[in-house]
This record gives sequence, structure tokens and C-alpha cells, in this order.
Amino acid sequence: MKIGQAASLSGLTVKTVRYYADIGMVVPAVNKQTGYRDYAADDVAKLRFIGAARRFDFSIAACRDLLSLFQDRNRSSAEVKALTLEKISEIDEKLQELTGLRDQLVHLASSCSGDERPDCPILDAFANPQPDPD
Amino acid sequence: MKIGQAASLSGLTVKTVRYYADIGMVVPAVNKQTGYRDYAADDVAKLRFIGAARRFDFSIAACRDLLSLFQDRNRSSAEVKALTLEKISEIDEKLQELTGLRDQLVHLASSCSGDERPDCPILDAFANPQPDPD
DNA sequence: TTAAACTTTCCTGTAGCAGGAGAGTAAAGA
DNA sequence: TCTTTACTCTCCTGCTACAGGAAAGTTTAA
Repeated sequence: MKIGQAASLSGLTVKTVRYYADIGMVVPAVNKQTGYRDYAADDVAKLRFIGAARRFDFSIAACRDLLSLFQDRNRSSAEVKALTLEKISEIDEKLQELTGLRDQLVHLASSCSGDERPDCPILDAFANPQPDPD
Repeated sequence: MKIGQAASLSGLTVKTVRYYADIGMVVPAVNKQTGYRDYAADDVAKLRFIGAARRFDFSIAACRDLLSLFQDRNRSSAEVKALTLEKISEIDEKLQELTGLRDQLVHLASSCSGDERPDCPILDAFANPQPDPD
């Protein structure tokens, strides 16, 4: 099938599918007469797989790893689980960071009257930044 | 003072400070003989301000807004508060998204034995992705 | 005087594509 | 059959917010 159909079946855009071909992640056959990419059902499965992994916030590099594990009939599930646990702890870090940020901003906002007067504790805080705890 | 000192006083890198000059955010005087950028104390204050706002995850564009509010003696604090509240709700969205992701990954990982057998519910889930709820 | 430390501009690379130009191909209707 | 519309191709640029490095000039300290 042509790229448009592969894209819609996999829930990706044509641009994205073409990009994955360019970087060698999902490389379809090529119709030698037209130069059109020719996607097999197998390729579409890979694209769907990658789309799902990307939605789980795995990077392209991680997707590549997962995909090769996915295609390796002899793989053990341990590696996949390890990658997943790693991803979870990455997300945990990001969550902590964002939560801290949110708390500080909420604190600043609540101490700001938000009226027409020019005083603003938020700007004051930015003008006299606390040194980083790290 | 020269860029190196301005950078260390503001807690930014020389590259970053130079970048802020290039995009017109903090433009220092220039020593016409040497071509060296010449930062005043005022410029350093702006750099520190921006550094703090960036640490609060404000984009460069938002920093520009905040900075102009900061420099505007007649500004009201209402605009700043509005920007901050907007940022908080952005963070809230991101937190929700990440939490959902985390939950799903934890669920997948817990259903995966993680041993040497090739079966892996994680890969299975990726191979048969659930349609997006959006 | 010389060497080390800074500074300058300019160019490239990052991640993961999106947007668009210009040209060729395919499918469907009149 | 002709034409129109819809795809597809490659190639180039742009996005965010800088980092890294080259080649050349400047300053400062030994």
C-alpha cells in the first residue's frame, strides 16, 4: 500500500511515516517504476507499535530498542521491563520537578494581590532569585 | 563588565548570555575598540531575572513579556498574576498527562514477569495499541 | 615576551517532526 | 481521451533554546 494508507492505518501523519523511513526505523519497499514507498502489513504493525510507544513518551532511540526487542523472537521480557521501569523513574523525576515548580508558583500567585497597583511579589521574587538548591 | 563576569554573576553560561543578546532580550553596550560586549549592573539584573523565570519554566517569549512588565514602572500586577496563573494551569495539564502515563506504564510493568521468557505484556500492549481517548 | 585566559563571529547539531515548493503519478469523472 | 483532483516524491527551511567548536583577535598575568 502507499504511504497515505499506511499513515492513516497507523494513526500517524504522512510526514512522520516518511521521517521514520528516512531515519531507517521503518523502511518500506520501493516501487521502482514510480519511486513510491510500498508499505506491507508488517510495516504498518511496526508503525502502530512505534506510535503507541511514542505516546508513552519513549524517545525515538528508545523506540528503536523496543522495536528490535519486539522483532527478536528470542528476546527475554526482562529487557523490556527494565526499559519500562527506567521510563517510569524518568517520569517520576519530571513529576517531582513540576510539582515543586507548581507549588512555588502557587505560593507566589497567592501572595500577589493582582490589582492595578504596580507592586508584584512575583516580579520581586524573579528580581531577587533564591540561589538554586542544587 | 565583560560577558564572562556577567554570566557568572547571573548564573548563566556565556553561550546563553550571548544568545539573549542576539535575540534582543538583553542587549549590552559594545566597546567600540574591542568589539567586546559591555554589561552594566542593570543588564545583569535582567539576566538574573530571566534566569529565575526560565527556571520556573517560562518560555523565552513569556520571559520577554515578564521582563517588559518588570521594566514598566506603570504596569499593574494583574498582568503578571494572569501570566503566572496561566503557567500554573499549563503545569497542571502536564502533570495530569504524565500521571496518566505513569499509571499505565506501572500497570504494564506489574503485569510483566520480567524473566527470561519471551512473552511480554508490555510489547503486546504496544503491538495492539488502544485507540486514543481524545 | 610569551603564554594562558577571554572574547568575537560564524557554522553546525540537537529532537522530532511540520510546512511548503516544484515536479511527477494515479485515479476518477466527463 | 482529456482533465481535474488527489497523491506522492525530494529537497529545503523552521521550530526551541541553546551547546560545541573553529579561527581569529584581545587582555591579563607571569
